[in-house]
Amino acid sequence: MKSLAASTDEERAVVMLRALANPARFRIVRLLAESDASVCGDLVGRLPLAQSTVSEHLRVLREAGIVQGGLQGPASRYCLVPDALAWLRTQLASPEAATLVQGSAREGHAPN
Amino acid sequence: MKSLAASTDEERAVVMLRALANPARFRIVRLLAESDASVCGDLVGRLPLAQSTVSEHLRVLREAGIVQGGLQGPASRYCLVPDALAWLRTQLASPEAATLVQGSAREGHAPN
DNA sequence: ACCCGTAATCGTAAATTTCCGATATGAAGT
DNA sequence: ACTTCATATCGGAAATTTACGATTACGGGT
Repeated sequence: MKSLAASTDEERAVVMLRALANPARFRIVRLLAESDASVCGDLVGRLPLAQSTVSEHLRVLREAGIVQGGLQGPASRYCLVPDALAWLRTQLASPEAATLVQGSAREGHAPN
Repeated sequence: MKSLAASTDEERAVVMLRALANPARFRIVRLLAESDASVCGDLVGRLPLAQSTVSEHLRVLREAGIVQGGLQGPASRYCLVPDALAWLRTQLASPEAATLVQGSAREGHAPN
């Protein structure tokens, strides 16, 4: 993969798409969308994956700016970053449309 | 990766997301969105990639149902599948919203 | 029938992803 | 301080992806 990146928006969109382009992670996002927030353990219970794997997926989603949360008390809570998916949807629209909404649904990006 | 697939929609969404989750392919999609249709050679000219690589990317996009076209005359034309990205956007919305529009923006899927 | 330009496919090396078990870290309770 | 429970990180094996050059196949002209 060369430079190839035309804009930072495009780069960010690809990062988010990569994060979503995995059955387990896509499923996690949906589970988080259903319930405002979830404890990691709940997710492990709902997925046919090891705890370490789920934790890793959550890390990827967090680094992509799709999910936020982490250790809070003895457990850890995760939830969707409010407008992350909305922003990605605009990027998926025709480029002109995406440009029109440019800067509207932004929200700081990944806190890392 | 286990079974993990909850629905065929989810599966299809992940396939499309994987196709888009690559800088070169994302760029190709945008190039195709700008101009109704493009000859493969034009795309090769606009990307820092070998012809065989671009062709392969087009194959992936076609198999994902995002792009349609192929050999037509001596060259080959490609264009976006009309409502493919629109459908994916609905899948990216909150699950309830996606369910509401279920079956509206469908269009046959990949012609291979 | 033969070439020529274009695109698709093949083989393959390098990089990345995915998953797990094992281990480390965090926060609370005893 | 120590134990416990839940989560994160590490190390590594297997699978997948990405990219390329080389080759093959397609369509139109000559």
